[in-house]
Amino acid sequence: MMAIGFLSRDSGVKVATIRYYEQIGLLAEVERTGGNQRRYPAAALARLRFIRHARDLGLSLDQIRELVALNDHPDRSCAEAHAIAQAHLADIRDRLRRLQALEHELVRISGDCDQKTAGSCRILSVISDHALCAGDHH
Amino acid sequence: MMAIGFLSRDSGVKVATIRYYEQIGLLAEVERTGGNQRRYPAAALARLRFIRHARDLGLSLDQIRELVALNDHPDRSCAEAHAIAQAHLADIRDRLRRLQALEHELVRISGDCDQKTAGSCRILSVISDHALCAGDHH
DNA sequence: GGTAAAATCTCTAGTCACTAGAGCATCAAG
DNA sequence: CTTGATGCTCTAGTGACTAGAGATTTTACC
Repeated sequence: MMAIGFLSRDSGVKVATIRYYEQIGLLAEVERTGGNQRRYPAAALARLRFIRHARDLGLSLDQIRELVALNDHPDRSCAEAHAIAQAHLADIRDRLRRLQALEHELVRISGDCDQKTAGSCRILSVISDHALCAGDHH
Repeated sequence: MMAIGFLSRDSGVKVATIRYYEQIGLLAEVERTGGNQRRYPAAALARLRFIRHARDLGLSLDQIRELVALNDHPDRSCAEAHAIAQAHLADIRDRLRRLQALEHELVRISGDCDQKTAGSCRILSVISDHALCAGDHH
C-alpha cells in the first residue's frame, strides 16, 4: 500500500492530478487510513502509468476512459482499441498538416521583414491582411 | 457604423466572441445606440480581421494584445513584432517535432495489431508499457 | 513520549479561449 | 403596427488540470 506521494513519484503524475482523476471517476476511490489518507495497491501504479502514457500520446481523458474500460474487458478490446488509435492518428495528421502550413507562413513573414525599416513592418501588415498570405493555412 | 452581426459576418468572428474580446479589453468599447446596441466604425473591422488572422496563425490572445499595441505605435514596432513571430515559430516547431513523434508511435502501435487475436491486443499493451515504445515521444 | 517537518486532506477559484443558453429588449421591413 | 431577426446581459460550462488556504496526519528523530 502506497501513499499518494509515492504513487505520484513512481507514475510521474502530480498529486493534485491523481486526486482530480479520482474526482472525475477515471481512477477508482481507494482505501483510506484512519486519518483519511489514501492508500493505493500496486495495481494503481500500472493503471496510472497507462493513463499517463496515453496522455503523453495525446489521447483525451474521454478516449482514455474508453481504453481503460476495454482493458478491463479483454475479450472485446482489440478492434475497438484499434479504432480509437486510428481516429487519434487521423486527428494528429490533421493537426500536423495545419501546423506545417503555419510554419511556412511564419517563416515567410519573418523573412520578409528586414527589421530596419520601422513603420513598414511586413509582419504586422501580413497579419493585417490575409490576402498577403501565400499558403492556405485556413 | 455597423451592427455587431455585420461585423461578425465580415470578420468571421462570432458575435459572442466579439463581445468576449471587448470584455477582456482586446477590443475597445464602442458607441451604443439609444437602445444600447453596439455600433462599430469601419476601423473595427480591420482590427478584428487582424486578430482573427493572428488567431488562425496560432498566436495567443496575449501575444495578439502585444501586436495590437505595437500596431498602434508603428515607430517601435518592427523588432518587437519580429521577436514575437520568432518565438511563436520556435514554439510551433517544437509542437511539430512532438506531434511527428506521436504519429510514428501510433503508426507503429497500430501496425503491430493484427485485430484478430483478442485479449493480446498490442495497442493496449504498448500503452500500458512505455518501455515498449520505439521513439522518445517524451 | 514529544516535537517538528513533511506529507496529506478538502475546498475554492483560476487558467485559456471561447461557447451555449435563458430571458428580455430593440431594430428594420412591410 | 406587427413580426421576426437581431441584439442585450448574465451565468455557467468546456478540458485538463493547477494553485493556494487552512487544517490534519504521518513520519523521523531525540
